[in-house]
Amino acid sequence: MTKQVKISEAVVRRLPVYLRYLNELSLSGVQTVSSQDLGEKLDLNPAQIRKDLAYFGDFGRKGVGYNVSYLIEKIRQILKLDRPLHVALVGTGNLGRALCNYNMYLKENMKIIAVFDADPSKVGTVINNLTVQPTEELGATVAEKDISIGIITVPAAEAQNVADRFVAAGIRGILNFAPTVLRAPEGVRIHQTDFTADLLSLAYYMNNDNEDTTRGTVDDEPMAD
Amino acid sequence: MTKQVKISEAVVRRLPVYLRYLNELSLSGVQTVSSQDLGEKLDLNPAQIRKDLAYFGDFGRKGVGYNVSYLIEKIRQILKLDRPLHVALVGTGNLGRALCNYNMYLKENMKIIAVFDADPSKVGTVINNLTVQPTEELGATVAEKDISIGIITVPAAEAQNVADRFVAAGIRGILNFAPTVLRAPEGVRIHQTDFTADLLSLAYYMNNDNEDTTRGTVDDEPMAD
DNA sequence: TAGATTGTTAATCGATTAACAATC
DNA sequence: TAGATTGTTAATCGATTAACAATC
Repeated sequence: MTKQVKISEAVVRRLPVYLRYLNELSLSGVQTVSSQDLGEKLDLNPAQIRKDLAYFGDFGRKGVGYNVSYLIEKIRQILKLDRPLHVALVGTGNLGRALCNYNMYLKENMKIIAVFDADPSKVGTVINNLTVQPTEELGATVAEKDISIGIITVPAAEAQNVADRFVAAGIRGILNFAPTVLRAPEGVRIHQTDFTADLLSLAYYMNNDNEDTTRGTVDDEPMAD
Repeated sequence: MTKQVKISEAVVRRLPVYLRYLNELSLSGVQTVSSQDLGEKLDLNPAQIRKDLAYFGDFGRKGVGYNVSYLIEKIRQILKLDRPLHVALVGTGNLGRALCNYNMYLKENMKIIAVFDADPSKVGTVINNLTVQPTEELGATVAEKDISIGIITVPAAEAQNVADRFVAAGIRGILNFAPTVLRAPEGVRIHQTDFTADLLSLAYYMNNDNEDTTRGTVDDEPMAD
């Protein structure tokens, strides 16, 4: 029954969304849920949900649905959230501090355990029980504390530099909040959280009487040079 | 030449990424750029870039490439960033304050001009020159100040409630940072910035010796009930 | 048994990429 | 003219959805 199919990024990206809602259901005491229910709540096609889950195993029961706590357990296994995952964060500006104070990860065994900043005036300050370290210590601390994921919340101009440091330190995954495209060698995964792009692209849909904007909407004069 | 083709969300989402890099090029004094150059820098297929841009007009010149400042102008027109866009933000926690202090939007005519919080102890405080207002005033202020985009940075449990208020106030687009799926009627666009999902999905790729995880990786015992 | 819902195949839809004539 | 690069068509690839037999 073990099919060798590559799991697409889109599928993996939906798993945490399922997990989050299942946790809610569990807290409300709901014991069973159908793909229909999930689909309605999460605005997804039920067939897609069944297909996503079926990549990893037969978690449901025909005619019944999915056992909520069993499915939670399985998704946490799939995402490898059933064991501790250490995270480091670089850049203690507003956003960096916001993330340090965010506690969602805790429940999922994911925890920011080291914080860095290049600014000497920030070094030594304390954020949510963590003392800010100088960026120079990044490599040593990552190795020492078995850190596998890095979060980048520095200005765009410094982001690639920090990413390179993370890569050199042997990190396996990077979540980048800086508004710039980062490059890393094979084997290091980069997730881009580009909310400026999310926000600016929203503008496109504003005051759009003709919902389908086409070539006609922009006047194409000959190119100025 | 006006083809009636619907522009996909993926295409629109890439436009701000192009715009950002073009602005960089412009600052460096670069006057012309090819889809090849753009593709290398942004990690995208050159053909895709040419196709994206061609949806909106003939912006390039064969054998030469794209004029940087002309393309900037055109993309800003397409995204409707050539005119002021007023934004309101609800939720002045760490993340909300981080966004208020973020100034990227300014350059693009997009500006947070009103901030709200349900917590009376936050009301009246000042963030980046904006006085925090009680959430009750949201409807009136949105109408009064011609606000078309709303940003939600409240806890998940309150997010839908805030979204409903925004919708009732006549807002056209919402950028949601709360880790929950929001619903809105047709005509109101919701962009989800789910960085907890981005982070948790990153875990999937950690310590993955077999890069393609399949049914085999998770032990499928019979379902417990 | 009758009703419900899964897992999975096949059909559809959409997005990306390759290739190349047009042309600067 | 020769070299470069666009705009666009056709080919490919991948993801979503519909449909349904299996079965609880």
